[in-house]
Amino acid sequence: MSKTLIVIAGATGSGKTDLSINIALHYHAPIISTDSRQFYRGIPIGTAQPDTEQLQAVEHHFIASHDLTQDFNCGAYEQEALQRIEELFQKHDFVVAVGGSGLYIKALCEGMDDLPEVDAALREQLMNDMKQHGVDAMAERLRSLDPAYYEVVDRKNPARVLRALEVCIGTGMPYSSLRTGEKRTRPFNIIKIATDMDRALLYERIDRRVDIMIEQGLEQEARSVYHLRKLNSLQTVGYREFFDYFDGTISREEAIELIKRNSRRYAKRQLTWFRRDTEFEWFNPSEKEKIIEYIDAKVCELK
RNA sequence: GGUCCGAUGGAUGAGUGGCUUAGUCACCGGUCUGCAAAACCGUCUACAGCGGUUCGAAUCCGCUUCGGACCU
Repeated sequence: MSKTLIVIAGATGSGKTDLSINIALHYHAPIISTDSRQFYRGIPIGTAQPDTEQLQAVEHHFIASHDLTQDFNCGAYEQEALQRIEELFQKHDFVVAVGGSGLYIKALCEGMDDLPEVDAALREQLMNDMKQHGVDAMAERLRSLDPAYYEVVDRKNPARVLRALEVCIGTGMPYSSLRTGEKRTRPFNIIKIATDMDRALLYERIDRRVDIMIEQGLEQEARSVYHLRKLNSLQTVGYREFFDYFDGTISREEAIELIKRNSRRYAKRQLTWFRRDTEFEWFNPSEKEKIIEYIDAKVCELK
């Protein structure tokens, strides 16, 4: 029998976790997280990691598996996750992948181009340059190194310009010449499910969930990692806002309001991302039976 | 009953006759191959209502409605 990866995506707070447990139990599948924050240790509340009961109900992978100080990215994730999935498929016919990080899901399902690691010092240097000279100047620099990419990049976006520059300089080749954008084929079938619900309801759920996180002790959790605030892993909704509060920049109430707002914004961006991927089939998270029917039908079709 | 002040887009808030889509925030839409819960982009043309003045009014005048303050 062929192996199947059931991908469950959706906006934050849209019911992915509960659904994934149900689906995993139904298919006797382990779960692998595709969430770019849940695999860090020490921040279970703010990242809404599955709770103890859920973790006991189903075998989970990539939950609290990495240290906050670890430099992790979608490329490394692709390698590690792929390997783990292969191992899991030796004992299981199904694996459920849940999470809301679009790029990580893409990396897992379609793969990333093989680009060499960029020297950390170079990256830092470029970031300093960016700070000093601004995006426009850096974009100009990119124009001379990779005119083709210059034409298509979002030149206002420091992150994009920087990445292209670091690859150009790091490899001595134009970034665009190294990007193939090829979709890898995986040795297993992939079925993509996305959860959605009425927008107003989703926002209500998000707001409520933030309140619950506060009750569970998000503030204390944020306090415990405050000294690590510069880490990329903590450039995360729920922590940055509290860090600002600890700094005295904003009030506690403001911090909480901002966490809600930023979570809503994040949810919207996630929806935008998943909408673009037409392989997703959308469901209300409560439609468990319908989802299983869909998966079963899809499995037959793919066999 | 009288006097005065105010009424601008979802919120806030400029703008006192003739390119102001002011700005900000929210909402909404979007971008996306290595920091992605990140980073970035776009849209949202309103001036309480009616009438008048004027070549032209959010901006001036009158009335109406609503809100606030004060007076008797």
